[in-house]
Amino acid sequence: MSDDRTITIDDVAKLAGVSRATAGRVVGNYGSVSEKSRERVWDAVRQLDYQPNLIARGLRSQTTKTIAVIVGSIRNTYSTALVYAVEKEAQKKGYNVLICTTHEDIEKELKHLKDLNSRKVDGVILMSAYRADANMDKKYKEFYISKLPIVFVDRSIPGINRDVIQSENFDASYKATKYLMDMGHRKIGIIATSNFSTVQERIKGYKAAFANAGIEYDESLIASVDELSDKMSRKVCHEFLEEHPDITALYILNNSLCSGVLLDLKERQMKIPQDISLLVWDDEEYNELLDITTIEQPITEIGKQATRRLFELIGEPEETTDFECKKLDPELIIRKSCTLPKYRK
Amino acid sequence: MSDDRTITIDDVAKLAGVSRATAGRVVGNYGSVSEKSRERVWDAVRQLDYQPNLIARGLRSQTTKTIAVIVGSIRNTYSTALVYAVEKEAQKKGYNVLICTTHEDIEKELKHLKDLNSRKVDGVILMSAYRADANMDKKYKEFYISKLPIVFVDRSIPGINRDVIQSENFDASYKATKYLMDMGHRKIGIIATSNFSTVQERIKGYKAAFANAGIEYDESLIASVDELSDKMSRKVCHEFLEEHPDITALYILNNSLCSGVLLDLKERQMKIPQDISLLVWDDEEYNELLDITTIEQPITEIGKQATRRLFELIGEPEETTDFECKKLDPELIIRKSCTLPKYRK
DNA sequence: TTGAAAGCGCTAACAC
DNA sequence: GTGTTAGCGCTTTCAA
Repeated sequence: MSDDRTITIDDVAKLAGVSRATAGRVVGNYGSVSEKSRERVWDAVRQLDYQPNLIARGLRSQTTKTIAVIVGSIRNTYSTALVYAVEKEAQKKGYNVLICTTHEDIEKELKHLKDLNSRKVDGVILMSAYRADANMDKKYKEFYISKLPIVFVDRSIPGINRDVIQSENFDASYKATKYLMDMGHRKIGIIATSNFSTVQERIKGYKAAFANAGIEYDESLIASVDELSDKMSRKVCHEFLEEHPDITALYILNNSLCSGVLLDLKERQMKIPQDISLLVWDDEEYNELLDITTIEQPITEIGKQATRRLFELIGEPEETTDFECKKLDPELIIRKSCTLPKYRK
Repeated sequence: MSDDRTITIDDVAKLAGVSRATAGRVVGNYGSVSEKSRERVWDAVRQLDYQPNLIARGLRSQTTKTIAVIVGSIRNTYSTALVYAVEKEAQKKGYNVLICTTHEDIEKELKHLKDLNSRKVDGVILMSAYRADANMDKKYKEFYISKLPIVFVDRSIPGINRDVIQSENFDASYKATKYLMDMGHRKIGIIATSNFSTVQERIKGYKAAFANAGIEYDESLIASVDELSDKMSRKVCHEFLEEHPDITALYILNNSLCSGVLLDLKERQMKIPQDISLLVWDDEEYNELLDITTIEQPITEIGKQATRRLFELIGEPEETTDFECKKLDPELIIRKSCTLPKYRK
């Protein structure tokens, strides 16, 4: 149509016969303008099909109306449910959401954090890739406590005093283990992921259940899968069961390990629950179909509360000294994958 | 530490004892500077922990080193695999990826496109929510052919002459249908999603297979699920099978419909493939476990090629008049969910 | 309620 | 190789 130059607020102002400032006030919806000016400006906007340049606005106003959510992977129903909840909540406030993935690599996480800071996002929801056994570089640590508002979700970092919203992992794990023990299971094999804070808490709950029942547990009954792929979890499961054929129940600490485990069980022609009981963290679309007993985390609620908290932080000009650590209760959904151990029957 | 003011390139320049321009050249890695200056600037950067302001850089350079990928949902293995492939490719070029979801709502798609334009992303990978039966507002249409580089993926919009990378849906659907027909199936029920271009092509392939065999097909054997949820696909499947108890094979055009269908089949205690055959588009983690025969699309390759093409478009200053429409071949993965129809045995 | 002017932090153009 | 200057498009004083 007209010429190719990008249309700016000045063009709008000129056409509307007002100053740039007034046009800006109308489009940006701030300050006060007369009804008449407002109309004329909107008319001009429509006529020119003016699109405000958010980059320029961001530079000037020092706020981008964007938050970020950092998760390990986008190919995981749990993370994905979190992202979904965050987006939903953010949309209500008119914020955009930037999704970042770490592939559970803490270096990538820090890179993202740095980049997001440079991009001037207003805040971050962080499901950290930090592992309990990692040594946290001092410089990194400083980063987590910078001025950028952050709400931790699911996983926390010891020594970093910032808001955390997560599941009550210890209790839920205690109850789940007790549920299996009450059925008579003693050889309960754990298949875990890397050493995230959540995993630690769940293992503590497991151990506490044993301790409380006055039964010794076998430290070798804990297997770890470092790479979250079907192939890897299948392999780990395979070796684990080879080494410990006396295991009567499998307690899987992460849904993304489940299909690999099931594939190995299928190969061995082991039936669930006749040959082995199965209990899994996080509900999956297929868990209902396969009748798998599950610990379901309130991830939608976690995402919602985390986002709300983040907006509180963004709202406050000064950094607040006090922080919350909220724990929400998961729910044990009993289906049909757990029964008495074989030898008991 | 020092005072709270944000650190800019001017601070770095001052500390390094060079001009702002030189400092900028070092940090932004452009132009030429002496080794000596370079060192001094980097020293200053480290000392001050300077983080460049990407907003300012974007405003000035008119490029954000960011592309966006728009998909229907983030809770779908197919979309998610696409996003993954795009991210991987973008990372190589040092680009960031903004993930946007439309929930298959064309209005949301346009809103995103507008916003991304305002945000000055450098380009967009678009899995459009456009449905064949929608009437495309002229103004919308103009948007798709704007200056913003876009590469369509998976789904195309008729009349929009831009690059498209997608599966060869017609052929693959033809082959899959023929595979079932060769087994003796005549009552093949389709469970489809909304009327996306891909769905249309797949149905055409299905019809062609019938036509080619000189067999009439029954138009009522096509069911549509408008809302992609387990609950909904389960319900549609239920009513569909009630109405057509003579169906011997189910041909599901989208993986996210599958678990709902399986749930209904389970409720009816119908065994696969003894009671009914099943063939599904898109591979899922659980398809291998459940031995479901699948049409696997080369989504990773699609994402890769689309991203590369997008970078080509971004590279070229003028809008190219010619566009590509590339079609990649899906693969039929034969497992055990299809067999002879019951009456044949 | 409005307009003029300043300036957010950076890079590009141009001179030296 | 380096510095000076202008200005990306907007919002925000400040004064009228």
